[in-house]
Amino acid sequence: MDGPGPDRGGESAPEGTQPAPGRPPALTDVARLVGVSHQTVSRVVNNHPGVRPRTRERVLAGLRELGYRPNPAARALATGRSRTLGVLAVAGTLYGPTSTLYAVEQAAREADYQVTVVSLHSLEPAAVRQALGRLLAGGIDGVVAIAPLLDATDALSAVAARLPLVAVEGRPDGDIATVSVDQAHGARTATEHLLAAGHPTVRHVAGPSDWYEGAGRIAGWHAALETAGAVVHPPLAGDWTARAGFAAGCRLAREPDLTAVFVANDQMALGVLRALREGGRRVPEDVSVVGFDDIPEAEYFSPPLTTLRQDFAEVGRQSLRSLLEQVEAGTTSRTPVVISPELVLRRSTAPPP
Amino acid sequence: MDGPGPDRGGESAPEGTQPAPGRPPALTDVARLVGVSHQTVSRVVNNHPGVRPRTRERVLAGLRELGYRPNPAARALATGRSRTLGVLAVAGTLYGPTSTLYAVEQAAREADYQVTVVSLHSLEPAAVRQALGRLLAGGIDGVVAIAPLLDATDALSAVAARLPLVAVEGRPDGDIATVSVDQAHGARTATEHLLAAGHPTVRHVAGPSDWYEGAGRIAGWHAALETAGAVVHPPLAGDWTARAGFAAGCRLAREPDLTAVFVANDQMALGVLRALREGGRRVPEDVSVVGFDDIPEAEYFSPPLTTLRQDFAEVGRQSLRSLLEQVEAGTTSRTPVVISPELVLRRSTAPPP
DNA sequence: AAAGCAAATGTTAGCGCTAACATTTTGCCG
DNA sequence: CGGCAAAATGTTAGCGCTAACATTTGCTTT
Repeated sequence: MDGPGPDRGGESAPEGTQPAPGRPPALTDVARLVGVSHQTVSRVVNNHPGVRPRTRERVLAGLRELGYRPNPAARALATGRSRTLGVLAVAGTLYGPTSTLYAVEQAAREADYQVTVVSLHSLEPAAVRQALGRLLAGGIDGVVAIAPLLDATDALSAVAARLPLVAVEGRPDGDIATVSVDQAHGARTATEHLLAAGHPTVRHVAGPSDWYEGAGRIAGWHAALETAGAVVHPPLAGDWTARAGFAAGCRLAREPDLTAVFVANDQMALGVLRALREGGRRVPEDVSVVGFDDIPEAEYFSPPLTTLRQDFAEVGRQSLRSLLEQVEAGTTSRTPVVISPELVLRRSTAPPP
Repeated sequence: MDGPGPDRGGESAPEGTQPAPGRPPALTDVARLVGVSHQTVSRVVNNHPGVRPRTRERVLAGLRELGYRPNPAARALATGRSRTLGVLAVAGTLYGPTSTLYAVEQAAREADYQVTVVSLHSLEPAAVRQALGRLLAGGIDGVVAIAPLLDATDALSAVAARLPLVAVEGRPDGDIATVSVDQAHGARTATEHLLAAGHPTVRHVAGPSDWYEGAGRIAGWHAALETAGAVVHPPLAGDWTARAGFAAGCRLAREPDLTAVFVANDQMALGVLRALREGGRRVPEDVSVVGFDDIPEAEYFSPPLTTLRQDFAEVGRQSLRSLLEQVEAGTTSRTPVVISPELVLRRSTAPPP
């Protein structure tokens, strides 16, 4: 037989225009119908110049009549480009990675690229490497890695050597292009906001320190305290979940001189809020709390949470811009893009009692 | 010139084994290196039988030496299959759709399929149609549509006529394969739980009624009340957001005889919780609240939320199973798969005061 | 009106792979 | 140890498309 695909209807027609074989129409089918060469049809489909308007019209009619759709595999094979980008995403319901994923997809769509997603259910280096391998095997033009792990950098560099790649929320130094939010700046803003309200010092419920965001927020918080000459208590380690926030909050609730907490993300802040309430500490009268992310629910916590908003849509857009620059121009401009978060004041912060 | 791709290094080598041309190795390169035909190499790569162990070994060595990776575009062109599935997903941070997306991706990965995502930022029928069009143009073997809109059914049917398709959370009747959670059953369970605790009736903060889930939860709640002969107040309309929940909660907080609320999802329940507290109603002492979804944060609401857990991982797995059945076997078993949610008891419900 | 030229269109080859069929080995039997 | 089937391998063609080059057409110029 001649290749695959649905069986074509009985090839009985004598010679002329076949009556629609049982497979999707190809360029040649349109060409035959219109009476031009398949190349001319290709030119029309791809908007190439040098087709007479009259011809173009006839071809367009044929295209429409047959319901022609270009075969992406054939295109990719002929051009060496698939117009498909890969996104490496951390699975789960963390606000940041999810929002970034959709933002990237939207930006890609606008640039007429498809997006194939590989999600990461574990952050083991081996799992990251395997996921990147899948991407590499996928016939992709470039990769957006939403890989907030600090030590994923090596694996990413290896991929970046073979393929355009942008790391979102990766360490901005190194030899790969990155787009990230200025975590330290945000954390400093949060801490300074609390110090300015009169709190003697600020405690920190941290994210995992092997995440770029976690480390950056710790650093910013620490720097702000140092600058102000405030006491630096060791941060409480968390893992971004409300559960961890609750656990940390329970410990904090036992400390009598506690007046202000900077929590590394909003989901943990929810847990902290409940722990403080159950520990008999009112927010914000007794203790002030600041989160990070501005998830849509933060405004409806009890009390509404003061937090730092990150513009993930912008992160997505910038990532794509940077990636397509590499894909299309071949340039390798690895200027790190940094986006600043914005403090959103709500009711969870007040001067100390 | 002969096609595209990165420029091959200077073609100066006399005749023998070329010194790695500047493009990724293809089957023929391995074949030449090993001294067999490209077809034999293909057989080894695809684990076809009928290759002598000795030959297979030599080919495998060549494959490894050259770092061969199959070209998916060429494969797709030759076989008519891309081993890529499309997922239509509602963008945003709703727990259900996001969890389902990742679950589908994981299941697809296990079946050795790639997943390309098209996200929906608007639920206008036109937007849905356009998104499906993109999918159709993407050279995909099948579609998982996480499209909870009731009136998307027509657009889906149109696609299903050309391509294997599974609708997740779509109306289980109709001519397309669906996988869904038994929303009405869950809602009935929630309502009955409250009635059994002694509440005379239960109010409902609903999701959008043009969503399958929204409608199903309204129906189940309604049925339970009718069965029990309880008063049926009109449901309060919401849009799944905490903001809408808060608004509804504010109205409910003004009703003196309110003792129990069934909220159509956890995020809205968060808003209801805050509204009730601000309205001076204690939960669960004065008013009981039940949510739906069991998002990871629900356990850390104040108070921890009684809710219905949906097994999205199972939904993802079943969707993929059903889809691959269509893709691979060609069967079109459109038996709707229904998964039951499970009541998770926490501290937001109690007998009426 | 013939020549010349640019614009429009056609022809050919090849992207890397798989399927089908053709050919060569092998092992094994009488 | 020739011969023969089965196993192993090779050859050919074609998937649908684009790029490069070849040819034709339509138009201007003198």
